[in-house]
Amino acid sequence: MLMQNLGEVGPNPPLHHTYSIGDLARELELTPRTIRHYEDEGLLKPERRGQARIYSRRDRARLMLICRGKRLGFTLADIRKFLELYEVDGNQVEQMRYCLTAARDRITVLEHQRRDIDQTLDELNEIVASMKSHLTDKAATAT
Amino acid sequence: MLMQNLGEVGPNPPLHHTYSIGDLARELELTPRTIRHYEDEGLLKPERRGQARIYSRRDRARLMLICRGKRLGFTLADIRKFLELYEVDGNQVEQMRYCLTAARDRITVLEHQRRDIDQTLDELNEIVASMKSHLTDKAATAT
DNA sequence: CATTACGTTTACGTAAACGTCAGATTGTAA
DNA sequence: TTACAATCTGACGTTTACGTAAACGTAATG
Repeated sequence: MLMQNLGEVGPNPPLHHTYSIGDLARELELTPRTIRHYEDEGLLKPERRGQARIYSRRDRARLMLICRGKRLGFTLADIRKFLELYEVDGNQVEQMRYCLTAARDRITVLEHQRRDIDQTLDELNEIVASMKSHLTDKAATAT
Repeated sequence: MLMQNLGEVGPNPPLHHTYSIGDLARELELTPRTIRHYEDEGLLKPERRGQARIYSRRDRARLMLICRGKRLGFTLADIRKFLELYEVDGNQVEQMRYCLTAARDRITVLEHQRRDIDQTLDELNEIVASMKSHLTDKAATAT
């Protein structure tokens, strides 16, 4: 329910579309080993046909969330707790209170990261501007 | 020159203020071991009085940049290259061109991170809102 | 002068996140 | 039916970023 907006948006979302581990590896630029590792760590539980893993679109959405978490520098343990926030299905109130706290904690961290990024971007842009002017100076002089 | 705004801003900036490794560890919530490790990796080169490390305000500013890089999920190797961007002193044009490219690459990464964060924040805030309403429902019913 | 607090080097340990094999299996295409 | 590509399960290796312990130096203090 909370995941409804994480699937594909394009036309004709095939109702029972599934993915092999190689499909997802190619699409998300991971190795199959990496995806299996995430499963070892409890971040994914795809179905099986025999031994082979069959990933649903929901699994794929989870995997995309995992990638985002990684890009933001979180550990797999962080991301696992994080993913639980997206799994509030038929939960008890107590667990929801916990999730609420966890979500707010994470928001705090992310907002800090955002400030860090903004500050860094400002500084880098200053450096780039200063370097560009230096370079055009040199070019003008050299010509 | 480019670092001019990274020092302290308060009144009376003591002209030759220095810090011990313990000072910086306390202030930045690192362990001395960690700071020595950054030196091993070539991120810091403090002066010595005998064997003891003496950190200048410039060193402290670098260390704060290192911490920010870590919060943003970069590796120490990344951060080392990154720090070189702040060291454009009497550089050759060729090296500046390289720095320019590096800075732009980093800006791209950071802007991606920013989008990731914004998206995640939106989703988390939705979850929090949804949980809050659920909880107040329950509370109203329970009372 | 012995203690206490801080600093040093050297070196091995460790947790996280995979990489990289080997060897077996399974599904599909010729 | 054979062959090949993709998958599987261990299991050990590797890198990063420190932790931790040993053994020692230095400086202030009661």
